[in-house]
Amino acid sequence: MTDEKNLTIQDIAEKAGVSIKTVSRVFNNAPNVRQQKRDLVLGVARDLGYRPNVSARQLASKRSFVLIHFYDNPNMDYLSGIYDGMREACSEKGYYAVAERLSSQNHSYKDSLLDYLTRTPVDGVILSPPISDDKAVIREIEKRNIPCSLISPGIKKRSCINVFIDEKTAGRKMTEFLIERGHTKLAFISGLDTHTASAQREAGFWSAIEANELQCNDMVRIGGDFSRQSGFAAFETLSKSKSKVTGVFAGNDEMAIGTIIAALRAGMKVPEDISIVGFDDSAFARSMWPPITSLAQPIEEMAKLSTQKLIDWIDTKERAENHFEFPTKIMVRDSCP
Amino acid sequence: MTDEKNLTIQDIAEKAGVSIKTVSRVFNNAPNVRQQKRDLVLGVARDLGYRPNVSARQLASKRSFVLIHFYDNPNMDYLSGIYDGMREACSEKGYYAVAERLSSQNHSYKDSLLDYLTRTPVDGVILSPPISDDKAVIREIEKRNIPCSLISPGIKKRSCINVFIDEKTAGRKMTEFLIERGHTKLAFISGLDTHTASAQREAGFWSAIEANELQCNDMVRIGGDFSRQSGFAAFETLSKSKSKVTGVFAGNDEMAIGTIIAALRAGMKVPEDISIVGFDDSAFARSMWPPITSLAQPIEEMAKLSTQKLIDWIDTKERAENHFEFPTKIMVRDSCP
DNA sequence: AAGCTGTTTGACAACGTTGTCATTTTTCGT
DNA sequence: ACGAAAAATGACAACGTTGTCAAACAGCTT
Repeated sequence: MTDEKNLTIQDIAEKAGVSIKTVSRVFNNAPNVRQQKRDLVLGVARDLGYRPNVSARQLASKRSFVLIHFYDNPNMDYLSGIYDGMREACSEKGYYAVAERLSSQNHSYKDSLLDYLTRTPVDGVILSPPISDDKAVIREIEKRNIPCSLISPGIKKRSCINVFIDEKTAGRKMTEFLIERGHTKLAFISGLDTHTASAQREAGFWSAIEANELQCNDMVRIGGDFSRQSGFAAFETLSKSKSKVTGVFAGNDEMAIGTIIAALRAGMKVPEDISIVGFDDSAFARSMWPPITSLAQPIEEMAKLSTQKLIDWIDTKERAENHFEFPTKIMVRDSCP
Repeated sequence: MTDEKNLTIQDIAEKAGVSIKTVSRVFNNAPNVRQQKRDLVLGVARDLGYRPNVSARQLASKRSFVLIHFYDNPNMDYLSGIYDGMREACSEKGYYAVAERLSSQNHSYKDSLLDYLTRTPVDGVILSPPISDDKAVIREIEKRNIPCSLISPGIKKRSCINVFIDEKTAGRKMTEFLIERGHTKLAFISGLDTHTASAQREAGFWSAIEANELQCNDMVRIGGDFSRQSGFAAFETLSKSKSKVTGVFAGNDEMAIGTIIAALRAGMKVPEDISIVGFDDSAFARSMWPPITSLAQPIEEMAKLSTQKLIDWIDTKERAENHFEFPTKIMVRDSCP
């Protein structure tokens, strides 16, 4: 609306009849300002459409107002979900969201992270898997006293903010979804054993089997590694086994895709002959043919809350609650309708 | 290596025995500094590991050092290619790369762009398709005197930097690739007619047919709209036609994917019974089964050059050469090996 | 009412750079 | 070799905030 030339604190101070320092205090939520003045200043600022000058703030306060998300995950869908959530939270509070890729392929990636931190002033860090599991990295960040948020960490850290889903419950929910649809002979394709979340999903699988009093002997457990290839291989294993599996729970979408392709090549119809569900709700899964029923986590909201809590921590210099669990949702599609 | 506490221009100036203003000039590539002093200052700065303070620069110069990429393209692959190229060029010159999505669905997206530009100081703008074709948007950016780079614009603008590939030559190259592999009865699946690039690709197709003295009557031209569905439909049309097409050139990867799925469902083998090539080299195409032969453009390099030229323009305040054409490459995969 | 708190407020100097403009040095034409 | 013009350099004041610290004020207790 009213976008005049650039206003300064000075302008607000004059109009409100207070000192510039008081205005500054109001905008920083600093203590020791009478509520009455606070409201007055806020009112004037709103009327005039004042926006603080970030560079000046940075220069004077030696804060950067930059939060950085370190990732090493080729899944663009997941990343952009995180970025969007981060950005939303940041723009509310006048912070900047930056994303930086660290390739864990590169064995010195820890060094490049530390390099980055010393080179560029950063007020807070967000880590996503698999980096959120790297203790050495987390320790270095702690050492520098930089507030840190972990997204879906394998092990929750007291010293960080943790946002996550309950992987075991999610695995169980997915399994029960298959059972409800009449499948009694199931297969579980696991991910890498080193991946905590995968093990938890599997635990959920078995707990559903037990709770529904199905025969463990009717189940097939196939070891995969999250790759499409391993989903492919899993189907081979499956077709050689004597047990007549009708429902497959793949530990992630890539393996589900591999399994479906293998099934189609073998002349089977999905879902008529065999139903397959995945995990992650990836873009590939959505546009696969047939589209894959998959488990979705509210990654954008998770990133947003994680960022908000991180900013609170930075601004107030104290961390309150730091464990936040989010609900999951099954996206029902044609691969298991 | 030597990461002492934060250095200032002052430190460099003292060590080099010059005034701070001279150091400032060196770092801004300003004229009127003797080469000898320039080298001296640069040397000292390198030895000490000096890095200019961005906030102070912004505050004093009233520049933001921010370049913004406005996009509206759901193709994450393409976007991250642009972002990576942009970032590389930016970090070399101390600029910041920001990406902002404008949904052209939203009919007031032009307003939100302008809102953004007035709200946030921006030194330069990069537009990618389809926004790089929006004349009204470009005009508004010009009006504000903000330097602007267009990636693959339908029509090159004198007032902007343009980076692009030769769509017609690319279309021709792809067609000749099919012809070289012995296909004489071809189909071309076009994109939307409103999309300039698509028409150019088709022109390339026909020019290859002509140059190789093939019968136009043996060719099938099917109208598509870039969607997977329309690739699907294209195959239906194809199987009804009497002409025995063995090579299909889809105007983009999505339509190629649709065509392949339809062919597989009809019991045909790809590439044995029918060969299919796409355009874009998307991640989907790469991981389709079979992987799709597709035309790749060096999008990362294009974005990088586009950004470098934009920065030159901003820094020197004059735009030199402004048309940059890039070569393309056929990524040969199983759908037409 | 004076004295003692603790809270609220403001004056003024940072913060690290660039813009302006005056001054010094170099270059060039004669 | 001289002056005039051009090029190179530097002193100092911005830029819009926040940090520091001292002053003013309010709420107590005596």
